[in-house]
Amino acid sequence: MARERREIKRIESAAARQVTFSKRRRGLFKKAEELSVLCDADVALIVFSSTGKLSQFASSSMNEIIDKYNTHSKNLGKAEPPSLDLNLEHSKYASLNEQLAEASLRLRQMRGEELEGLSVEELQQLEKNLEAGLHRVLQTKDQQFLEQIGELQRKSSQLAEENTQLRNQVVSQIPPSGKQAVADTENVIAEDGQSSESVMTALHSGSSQDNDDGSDVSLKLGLPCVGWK
Amino acid sequence: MARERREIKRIESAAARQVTFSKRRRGLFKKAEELSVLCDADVALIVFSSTGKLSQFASSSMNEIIDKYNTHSKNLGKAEPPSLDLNLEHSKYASLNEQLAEASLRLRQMRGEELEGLSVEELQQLEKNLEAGLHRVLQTKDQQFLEQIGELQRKSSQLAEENTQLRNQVVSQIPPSGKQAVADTENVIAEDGQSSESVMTALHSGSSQDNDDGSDVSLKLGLPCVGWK
DNA sequence: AGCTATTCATAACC
DNA sequence: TGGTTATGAATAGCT
Repeated sequence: MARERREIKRIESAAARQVTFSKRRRGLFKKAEELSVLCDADVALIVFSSTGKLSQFASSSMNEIIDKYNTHSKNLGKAEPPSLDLNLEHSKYASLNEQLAEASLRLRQMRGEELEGLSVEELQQLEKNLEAGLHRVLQTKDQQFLEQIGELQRKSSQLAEENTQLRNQVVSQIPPSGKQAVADTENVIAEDGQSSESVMTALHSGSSQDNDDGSDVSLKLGLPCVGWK
Repeated sequence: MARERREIKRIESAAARQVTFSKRRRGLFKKAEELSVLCDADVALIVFSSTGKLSQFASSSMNEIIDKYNTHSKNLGKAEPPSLDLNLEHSKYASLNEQLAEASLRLRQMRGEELEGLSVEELQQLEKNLEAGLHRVLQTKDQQFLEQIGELQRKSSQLAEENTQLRNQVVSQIPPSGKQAVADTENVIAEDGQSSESVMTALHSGSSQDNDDGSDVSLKLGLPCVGWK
């Protein structure tokens, strides 16, 4: 809403996140109060920052509103002070169970199970969701591959340069004299081969984002680098 | 914030108050969600309209946030009866909450969200699951279409037979005499066309009980076909 | 409910 | 954290 539109997605920079949090929190609380005043509504707003700090607003009493919320959302029947807590607990439990059952069912349906009761429209919606999810997953995977390739290329260039320097060093230290020189050259070549392998090793364990269980992937990616030197 | 500034004071007109409530409530909830997403904050918003209707938003679980709020409040000095219960509850329902959070995460990930922390292997597994799920969904959808087609064919045959009988009946009742016969034939053809439409109606409602009304319903049946990618 | 003219909130910058 | 400004959003008053 300012110089440039900002995508609604977690702000990675902690500093920027903190600044935005302060500003937007103020705006949010202002809006909450305005709504309560203008429309005579009962509003409760609880905010925990990412660092765990609490801010709150309540048009009346926070506890009162929370009680009212509990009563509304859980108890459509009786509200007895003595058994209220029990009812609430039971209802909470039931609600959680319901939510869990719902989530599980949706998960199973996304895995293609329990589709019997679904209409064609619901199946089409499911299909759409699956395609969208698959698309995003593929994009993310591709991105990770590209990152790994980039990392590999950096390492490779670095080692190639290092290798050139080593080669020059070796050549300059040994006076060129017949068979001796030939042997040295072979030796250099052997070192070169080892360096190529260390490229793969460095890629594998090097990046902080690399997981150890990605070994086979790194190996797959590493294969082309044999031909890169 | 529009045509003219509005003083922040209770709106007297009930109608205007209701309209403003709807609009501003939507805005407030949007802002609340944006804050929670952008700044990784835990936000709970409870709104009771002046007519007592409840609306709520919680970035995670409302109960969880209220529990957290109660804990914070208690630490600031207040001693509340519910807090003990809530603590007990928390330990009681921790497992359920965890399962729900896990299921929700997996659902979001299947929808292609929150993929940041996943390894390439996990992404590949997700991809595999999505493809398998999509495959089963498509199979189920196809099966339903085939069933509908089968149903349609049965109805069609039945009506064709019925039509033949009617045609024979008409021909036998009217003595074959020049122009009269021609008119009768046209009449029979018209009836045939109507029967075809009722076939589609029966298909759409899916049941074995076919109603003769619903000529417009048979039009609707055609629409989904447009969207059948 | 949908449409502007306005005011408001705020992202980027200091 | 607080202030400034250009700009995107929210929304008040109508229809």
